[in-house]
Amino acid sequence: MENRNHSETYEKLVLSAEKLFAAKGFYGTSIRDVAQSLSIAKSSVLHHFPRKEKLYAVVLQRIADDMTRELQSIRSDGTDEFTQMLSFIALMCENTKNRPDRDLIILRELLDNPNRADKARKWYFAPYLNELSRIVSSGMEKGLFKPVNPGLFVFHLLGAHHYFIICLPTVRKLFEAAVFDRMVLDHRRELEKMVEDKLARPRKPKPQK
Amino acid sequence: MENRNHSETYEKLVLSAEKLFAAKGFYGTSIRDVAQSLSIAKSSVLHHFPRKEKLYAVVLQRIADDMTRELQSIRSDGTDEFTQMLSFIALMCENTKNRPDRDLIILRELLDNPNRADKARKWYFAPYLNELSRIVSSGMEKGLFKPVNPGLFVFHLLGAHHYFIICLPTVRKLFEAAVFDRMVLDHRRELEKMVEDKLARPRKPKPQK
DNA sequence: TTGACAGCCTACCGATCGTTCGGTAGGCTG
DNA sequence: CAGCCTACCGAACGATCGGTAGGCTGTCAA
Repeated sequence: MENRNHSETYEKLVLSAEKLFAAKGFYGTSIRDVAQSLSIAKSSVLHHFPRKEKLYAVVLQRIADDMTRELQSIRSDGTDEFTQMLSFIALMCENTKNRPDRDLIILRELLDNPNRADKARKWYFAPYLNELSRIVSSGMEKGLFKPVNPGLFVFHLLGAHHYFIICLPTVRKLFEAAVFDRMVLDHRRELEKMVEDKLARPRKPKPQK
Repeated sequence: MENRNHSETYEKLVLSAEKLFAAKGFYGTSIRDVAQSLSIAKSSVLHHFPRKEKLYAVVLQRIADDMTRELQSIRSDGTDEFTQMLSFIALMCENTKNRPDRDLIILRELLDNPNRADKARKWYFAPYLNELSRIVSSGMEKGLFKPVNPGLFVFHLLGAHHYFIICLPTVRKLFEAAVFDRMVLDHRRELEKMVEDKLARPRKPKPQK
């Protein structure tokens, strides 16, 4: 369904466009830029993607699909929900390290999406948020988690991570190197603690009020 | 120093540009758009702001100044640091309600700033982050707060808020109205709890291990 | 052998971009 | 009245935008 074997150039275009859209956004990236990054003619880009919007859509769709797939594989790995949440944090941090552009694009899309009312836009990351919320809901239903608002918790967790990541390049200039390094190291532990504090029940489930 | 009495049009331009930059970003907003929003000629905009970059800079500077000033007034209001953190959350939520555009611009600037290396960019919000971190540091030094990484805590707090706010328009479409309303209501309480759980020491400082 | 098609190209289009320029209207100052 | 100022305007600049038209080349099935 998804994996019709596209040409090599097609694949390169998607990857290169991902970088460019991440760096300068939809409006700030021109088809010319994308073409130049692969040293091909502009109209060759338009051969593969009839409109700029279409290229952007494919980039988004691919990111959302990858992320959702990874999350589904965690959710069906047989472990308990608490472990799954920790796996998710590990996955998220790993993805940030390997594909930093993707975090930027997601944030940009969050900002731009509401304003593209002209052409009815779809929200590519809904399945991803759904999967993630479901882990929390499931953990609550089993009594493994404290009662929280699942959607809200997910947003706060994602927010804490994404925001920090996006601030990194700027923060680097504001703090001394040692302080900066320490912040990066502490970051993941802090996310894990957020899951622990907010979700995990005390070790011995005493039926206290 | 700051308040040279600018013309009425100048002030209107800054306000209107704030809205437009928030909605479509720096690249997505044209000088024509700004001019049209006030029904004046494009060249009139350029009379007040010789370059587009300059207009953008004034918008940013004004936001940063306002926010820093408000924060300073909290920091010098004589209350303890815990109360100050709660005042800050109240202020932040109030500002989001009154000037939602500003949250969007800050996020956009975080995304765009690292990529504007061409013209040496300054970071307008450094004083703001500094003020906020200082409240946390001060609380820690007095033994009022648990030991945390002040910068990191501040980022996680701001991240949880801003991210949620920016997701709101999109989230509205994903959840039922009742669930959505509940999330908005819970949001501020959740931020306050974040301060309480992460910073506040237990009421009776028993020297437990 | 032929023809369809994918892939890529050059050349070009109208629209819009940020910016410059010359000029006008009106308000102060001397 | 001259001289100078701010505020504003329309016209036009060169550059770049997204997108179109049409031609060349190679592959591969009929």
